[in-house]
Amino acid sequence: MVFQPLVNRRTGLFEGTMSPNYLRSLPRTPPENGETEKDALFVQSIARAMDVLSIFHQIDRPLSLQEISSLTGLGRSNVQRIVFTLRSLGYITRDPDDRGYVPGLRLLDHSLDFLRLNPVVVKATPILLELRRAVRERVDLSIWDDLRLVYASRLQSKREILTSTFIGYSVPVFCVSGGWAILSQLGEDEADSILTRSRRKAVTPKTLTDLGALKEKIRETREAGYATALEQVLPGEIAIGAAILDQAQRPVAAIHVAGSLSEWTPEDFTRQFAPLLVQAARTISRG
Amino acid sequence: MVFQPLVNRRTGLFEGTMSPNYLRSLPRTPPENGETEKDALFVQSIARAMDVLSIFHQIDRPLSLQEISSLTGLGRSNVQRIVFTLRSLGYITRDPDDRGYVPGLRLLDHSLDFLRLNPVVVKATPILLELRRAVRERVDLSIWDDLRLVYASRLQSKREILTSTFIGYSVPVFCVSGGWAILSQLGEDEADSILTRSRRKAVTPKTLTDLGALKEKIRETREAGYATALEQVLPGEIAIGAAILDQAQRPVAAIHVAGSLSEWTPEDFTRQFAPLLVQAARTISRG
DNA sequence: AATCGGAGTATCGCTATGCGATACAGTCGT
DNA sequence: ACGACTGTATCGCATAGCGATACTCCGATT
Repeated sequence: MVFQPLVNRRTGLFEGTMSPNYLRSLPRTPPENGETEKDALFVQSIARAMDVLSIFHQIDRPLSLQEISSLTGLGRSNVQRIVFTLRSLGYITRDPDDRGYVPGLRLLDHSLDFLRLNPVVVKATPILLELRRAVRERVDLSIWDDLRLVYASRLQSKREILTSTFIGYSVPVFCVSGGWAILSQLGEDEADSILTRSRRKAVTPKTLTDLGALKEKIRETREAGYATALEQVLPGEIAIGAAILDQAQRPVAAIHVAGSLSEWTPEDFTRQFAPLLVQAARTISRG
Repeated sequence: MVFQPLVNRRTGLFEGTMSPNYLRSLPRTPPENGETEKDALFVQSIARAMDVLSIFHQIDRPLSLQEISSLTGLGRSNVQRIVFTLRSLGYITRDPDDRGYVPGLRLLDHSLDFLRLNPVVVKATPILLELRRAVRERVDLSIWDDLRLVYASRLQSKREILTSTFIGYSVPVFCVSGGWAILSQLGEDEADSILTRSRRKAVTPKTLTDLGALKEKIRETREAGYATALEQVLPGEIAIGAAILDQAQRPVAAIHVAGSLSEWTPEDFTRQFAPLLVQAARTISRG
């Protein structure tokens, strides 16, 4: 079940309440065994509807009502009503080939709202376009979300693959250059927490997974002001990343420049682009 | 209130039901005055939650609970609970400067699902990348949604503006090249219906709004196999568009190539790029 | 400092609302 | 002709969500 405590990532403080009114009637288990009942408490129609939509995160094909039902654990009737409603609203549609339900176009309207209203994205986009013009390689903006980085803006180079054009795509913080740049701006405890909580699974043979090696990498990054990642998530790819900070000097996002090792040596790549990258990151961070 | 009848855009047939179970107890007003009570029927928690999220479509700043309440017409308490839930789930967050609520990062996860699972997007993206390589100008994919086209994939050229990098952004069908290409593939009645239902407001001084002129334009487009739009939505911009068809030969999307009139004459632009555009559109339509 | 309006949060009773069970209706494949 | 799938419809029950109300902060205005 998807439930996140309302922690303000900037301040690190807890926000909001744990006990909305509709929880009152429940058997109010003592606060000690905090985990389990929070989840149980939070079963309500909005969350259920969003669970239905979220089921597609794990799946890459159209789904039938039955499948949604078993995947979400919701009853068949219930799923039918929820899907009906979401369909009426345009958040779910039938697959064009009529093989089941898929997420609907209207979801894009909401992602646009996010992008339009996110100050980092708005601030960064023109600067990234300029950076792109200068480097002529792929340039990305990704937003930090605990253990992952979510791509919010992508400016492609000539030669690209499918997933590298999609926004919303997310990668683990621990194994990308932007992630290292962010970790290098955090306190040691916080960075450690993220590293240890991450499921450090190698994506390519070169992916760093060893805690010590990662900490060393982060130390280097902190000194250099940017991170260099070689084939960490994609074979043959070199990426450099720098962190975007908010007014409180906390990292909130990262920008990347990524290129191909068949065209660049790591040294040339960083020598050429790192200064521009760091400069762009500074500008976005509004000094 | 956002409620769309479940019409399959491909077949044009009505799908689904008008009367989910929870409507039964209502005073069942006679079907004559169809409009109003459909709305009234559809008040339920999912729709309410989505209304809250949708409020941001009209707004370009963080909102307070009160504002959301008055804009949605939902009660203050209700809005507080809905926002609380959506916040717990990550679909709404506080503005970084703490001036109100804004759409949350998690919305991007869903737009990714849409993109990943949409066969047109998946089919088109590699072909668009190739097209982009050949033309070195902006290339877009937009998906048809009744009166509008929604950008689903955008490959920028050197010189771009902010909105032209955002996916989810939508433009009216009646005044863009891709829209004309789509209209040219529809039956006369259907195209007329779209034109007349559109709020044909000029975006630039050059925007065509006259029904006759538009029909003529569509006729030209049908013959040429692609559409040319000069400064229709952006001063100084030339765009050519072609329709993507599904297996039933119905248009479902469009692709654009767009460039600057300061660099191209319309003749050169179309001569150079139209064949490539049309070829790409054919390939995507899986002929 | 006293008052105000506007932020967000909490409580509680009522009943409309959403759930599950069940049954129905098409459409495949064998 | 059958069973195993799709998706849809109906209805009783009680729980989940609503509105009204009251509360706590905070900063602006007087």
